[in-house]
Amino acid sequence: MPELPEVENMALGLREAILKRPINAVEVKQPDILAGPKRRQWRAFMKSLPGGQIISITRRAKRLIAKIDNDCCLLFQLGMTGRFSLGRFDGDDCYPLEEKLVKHTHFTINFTDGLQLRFIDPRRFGRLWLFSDLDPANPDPAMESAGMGRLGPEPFDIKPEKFITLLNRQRPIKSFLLDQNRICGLGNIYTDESLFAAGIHPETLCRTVTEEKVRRLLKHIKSILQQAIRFGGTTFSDYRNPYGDMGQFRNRLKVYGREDQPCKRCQSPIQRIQIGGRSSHFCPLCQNKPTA
DNA sequence: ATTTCATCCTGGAGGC
DNA sequence: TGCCTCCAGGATGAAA
Repeated sequence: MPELPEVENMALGLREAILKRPINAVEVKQPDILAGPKRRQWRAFMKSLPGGQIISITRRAKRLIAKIDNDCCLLFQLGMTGRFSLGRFDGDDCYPLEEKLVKHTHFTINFTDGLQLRFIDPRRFGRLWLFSDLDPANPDPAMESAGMGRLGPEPFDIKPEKFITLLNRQRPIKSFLLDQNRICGLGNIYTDESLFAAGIHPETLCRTVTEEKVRRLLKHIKSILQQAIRFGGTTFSDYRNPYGDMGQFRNRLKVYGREDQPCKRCQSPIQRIQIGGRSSHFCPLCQNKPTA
């Protein structure tokens, strides 16, 4: 469920808390989350870590990248339920973690002053990659295996003309928007919300959407993501920021998770259907069913 | 080349 | 209360 706005908020929170703080050690509690390079590279990495520090934290798509001053990067792929929690390994937790989450803490970074960053992921769809960051012109193959090269553009970087070109395909627009290799960052919540805002039925085939509506859709995608970032993201069940706070965008959702409830614009009941194996929430009146 | 689909995983919900 | 089944969805890799 972490989509672009949630990951952006995680990055924000982590930047405030852990940048430039000397690292004591990292602990891997659940090795299955480690992806990418071989075990011995991980071992070497962990050996080189004490005394190092994180020098930048950035977001790409729904992934978070922590750059460390030993020329390595950690790439967190959060999957469904991956998140971070700040605390202290010396007891006296500042942001106490629910007891049931303790066993889902798979990776921690302990800082010399006692602060601890925990990576938590009950459903374990999340992955942690390691790659070296020596030469930008010659990227680490581990980045490729993490699928970074295939990712589509960031929504905020897309120009309307580009978006029109991208949409020239025979495929339901819902599936297109979820496809991270076409446009990245959107998940089930924000695709449904964007399509509602633009008045487009999720089953509409991309290339049948009028140019005017494509432009409108792009504007709504950007503004909804922006608003969701401002409100701290959406918490449905699992998402929390690193301090344990819920996102506040949930009560501004118009369609996602509102099956059978009245449309906020026209009062007709919101419907839910499956498209490409994913549920899609929409208003049957505000989002006209495509003719075909 | 492009798109669809099963798969991974756990907790929570609903049925009986 | 307990047991069972089903469902949620991000990303992947195989199949169509």
